[in-house]
Formats: sequence, structure tokens, C-alpha cells
Amino acid sequence: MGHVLEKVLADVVSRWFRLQGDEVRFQIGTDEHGVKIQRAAEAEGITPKELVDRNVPLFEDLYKKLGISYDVFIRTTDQKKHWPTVQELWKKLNEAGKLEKQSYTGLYCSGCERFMTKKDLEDGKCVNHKKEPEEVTEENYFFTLSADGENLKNLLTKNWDGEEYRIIPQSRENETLALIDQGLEDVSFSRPKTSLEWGIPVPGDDDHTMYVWCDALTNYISGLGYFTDHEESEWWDDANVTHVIGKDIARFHALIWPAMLKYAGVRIPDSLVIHGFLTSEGEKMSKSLGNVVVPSEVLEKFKGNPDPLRFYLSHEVPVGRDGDFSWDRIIKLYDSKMRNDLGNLLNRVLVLINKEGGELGDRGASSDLLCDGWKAYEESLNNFKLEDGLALAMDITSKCNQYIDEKKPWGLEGDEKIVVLSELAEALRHISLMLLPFVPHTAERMLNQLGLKVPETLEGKTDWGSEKDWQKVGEPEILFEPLE
RNA sequence: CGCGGGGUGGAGCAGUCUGGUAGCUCGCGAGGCUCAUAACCUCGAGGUCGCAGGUUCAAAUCCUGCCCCCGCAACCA
Repeated sequence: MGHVLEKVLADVVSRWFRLQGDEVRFQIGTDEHGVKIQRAAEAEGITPKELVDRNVPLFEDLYKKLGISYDVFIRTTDQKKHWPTVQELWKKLNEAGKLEKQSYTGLYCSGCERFMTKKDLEDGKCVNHKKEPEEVTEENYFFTLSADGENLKNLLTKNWDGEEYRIIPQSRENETLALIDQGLEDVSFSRPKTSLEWGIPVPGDDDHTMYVWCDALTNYISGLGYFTDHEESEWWDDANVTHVIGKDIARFHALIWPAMLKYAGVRIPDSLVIHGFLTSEGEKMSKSLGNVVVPSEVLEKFKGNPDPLRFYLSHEVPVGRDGDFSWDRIIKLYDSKMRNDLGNLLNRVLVLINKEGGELGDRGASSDLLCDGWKAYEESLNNFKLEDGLALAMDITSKCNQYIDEKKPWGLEGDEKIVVLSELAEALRHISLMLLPFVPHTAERMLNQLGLKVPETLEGKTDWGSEKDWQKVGEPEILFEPLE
């Protein structure tokens, strides 16, 4: 479910950029290396490659069902697309003098065949094997991040050689700055092949395998073929680059990644959007609690329509904060907001207009039905306050419902009636457009019912009455069915 | 003194930076409307804003101390 929150967030942002007329390249990917995968595969008696090859189509299928409009899916096991860039990046960091061999000492449990962290130990003993791990020292390549505290602080607060990097939300930036003040440590960038086999080999040193950071972070530019003959670097160098990630990997994206890029001579991205985690019914999702919510169950509940889930995540989980998934609340939200407020509004307006023959009249020059209007909406989305943008669309919806009751168009006659209904139809056009990034399928159905085409961009569409050729609405149709 | 988030009417939240009549959604009660998906609209009940001190003419908001809850990095398909 965590993946879904992230992909929906990134998808809404991508769709918003596209609607503004930007060319967008929306890339997602999977980190498929590491000891964990290696072990999981062993446990199933298959190779790591077989394991990840089996899982990737499941992801892709899920994203398709959710309407995630990604352009590129990059896999870290892709030896043609991913590996060459990573190895080239490694060489550049090495040439820049940022990689050095250091010895790493940790507590190693021979039973688990891996290093233990504090969390894995109870009274100093391995939880699984009830014995004290031994101190083992191994040689790793380290990325000398400790030298860059000041640089990174400047990057976030002022600039680093003219480059800026913006973290959203602000609280994460504060956290990152606090982390820098505590002093940065060098980061292990490789493991001996004996302890990590499943990964990308270190160039020029066959005894070592790259650790996750150099490998996985680089996917952003390997997807563009950076440092290769199929380079499409214009999507990076000349673009506005936004990363959307979870808080678990925030510090790596906030600190290691920009430093890596800087020393490799590649520009640093513009924005880092960090989302929180989802709990389930107020508790951490875990197998043992049995409260894991599977996205496919939610899709099934709404007959395969991804929009209730997309709406819920966008509406209930402010970007950057932790959220909660609750069946009770998604159902309430579906009934009260989507079905009663929005779906019913569309229906009552279209029914009234169709009773008059479906023809639209004068919509006036402007209307206060739009509440804070497009300016506020654009500002919200541009600042990644997606929930505010969606709330605005719902404010207009509510305003329209009030307006109908106030004007009582069913009691009006002739032009007066047509004008009120045309105003409402126009307001619904704006609502539909505002919903386009969030619930694209629903927004398209609304536009179709209104008798409009789905626009590629919003250019020239956001002024009141800007659809000059729009004279007739279509047939009403239930937007959201009752549940059960 | 590890770090972070939080404690506001029955539930979920906003408001706290930049003190000044405590707001929203859901639920509940009453009324209205009848175009519509038994949907919509209006009004109302309900909170000493975790606790205790302090600053101030004035504190949910600032300061000090304390208590409690939740995360700490998700394979969970």
C-alpha cells in the first residue's frame, strides 16, 4: 500500500505538469539487488533473477490498474540500461577522489550469515540464534560524505556552486539540516563479494559488489542512459527534476545523492518530495497484526475503479505526512463526497438541462462559484499541496449544491432558468478539469457527460466561459454507483 | 538526556510559526426543499484545546517542567 501512496502522488504531480503543457517524463523503477532478495530467492529455491522477474510484472499490472501514467520503468538488474551508467558513475567518483577503501567493523552472526544491527539483538545476542555475534572486520569502499557537510548545508539553505535543492515538506528539510549538524559519516558503497553476491560488480575490483546507494540511486539517470551512447540527458540537464520518495530513504536522497551527482559532474535535481507512511486502521501494517491492506482488495471493492482510492489518498493524506488507511473512512468518503456531493451534483444539473432540451445559454462573464479559483489551485499544486487543490474542487462542488438550492432552477422559467443551469454546467466543467490530475477516469466521464472533450492541456480553458463552442450537454449517467 | 511526529466536542483533522470571539468533515438532533444517486440545503446540541506552573490586559497559540500515545525505515503482492 505504501507503494501505491507514492505512485499516486507522483502520478498526480505528473498529470498536473502535463496539463500545464509541460513535456513530462515520469520514471519509476525497482531496486532489485541486495542480500534480502538473494535470501528470499534462496528460501524459495529459485535464483534472484527469477524472483525479481516474477515480481516486476505484478507491479506493472498494479500500476496500470491504478492509472499510473509512467513513461519509463527502470530496473536495477537491467544490465544493458542500468549497469553501464552505474559503473561509469562509480569511475567518476573514484577519479574525483571520493571513494576510498576503509575497514568496516560490525557484529556478525554466523548463523544468520550477516551483520547485526542493534535492533536485531536482545541482551547482546542474536534473536534467532541466541548467541553473541562476533566482531568481524571487512574492507569496503566508502564514499567520503563526511567532508561535505558544509557543502550540503549550503545546498539546502543557500546554494552549492550555484545549485539549489528544495526539500518538501519543510519539516524534512529541518530534519536533514539537523542531521548534517550532528556530523556526517562516510557511507559504505560496496561489500566484499563473499557477503554480497547479488549486485553490480565494482569496476576494476572483482572482489567487491556495489552496495545499494551507488546502485539504486543512480536509476534516475541510468533510465536516461547517462554516460552511454544512448544518452537522453536533455531530460535531466534541461528539465525541472522532481524526485518523489518515501521518508525511509529521505536522508540518502537528501545527502548522498546530490553529493554523488556533484562529484560526477552532473547537475543536482530541483525538488525532493518526501511522503510519509500509511498505517492501517491506526496501526502499523504488519503480517503479524493481520491488518495489511492489499491494493487489489480496494480496487475490487470499487469494481476495479482506481479513483476512489486515488481520491482517498489525495484527499486524506496531506503530502509529506503519515496517513492512515481505514475501510470505514474510504467508504464514508466515497458516499459523502464522491457520490452524494459530486456525482449527485452532476446528475441533478444534467437532468435539469436535459429537460430543457440540453442546450446551454449565457454563462455570464464570471462567477463566484469558483471560490478561490484557479490561481489558488495552481499555487497549491505547484507547491505540492495536492490535498489543498483537491479540496478546492470540492469547495466548488459544495458551493454549487448551495447555489441550486438558493436559485431553485426547477421553479424558474425560460432564459432565467437556462442561465442558472448554464452557470452550473460551467462550474462543473471547472470542477472536472481540476479533478483531472487526481481522478482522471472520473474527470473524463464528467467531461463526456457534459458534452466536452478531454483536453491535453489547460491552456485557454480556465477562464469562465472559455469554451465558446460548447452549446449542448450530453446524457446524464450515474457517476458512482452505491456500494454493495 | 538517540531522533522524529502527535495529544483540540463521539470519530478523524485544521488552527500553534505571525497571542485577541475555537473551525472543518463524518456522526447525532430539528427544520426546509423536491431538480437529483433516500441524494441536496439550513439551523442546532456537543470542546475549561494532555497536565501543572509562568509571561501577558489577553494563551490552543509564547516560556518552563511533567505525563501519555505513535513511528524509526515496510517482503507484507
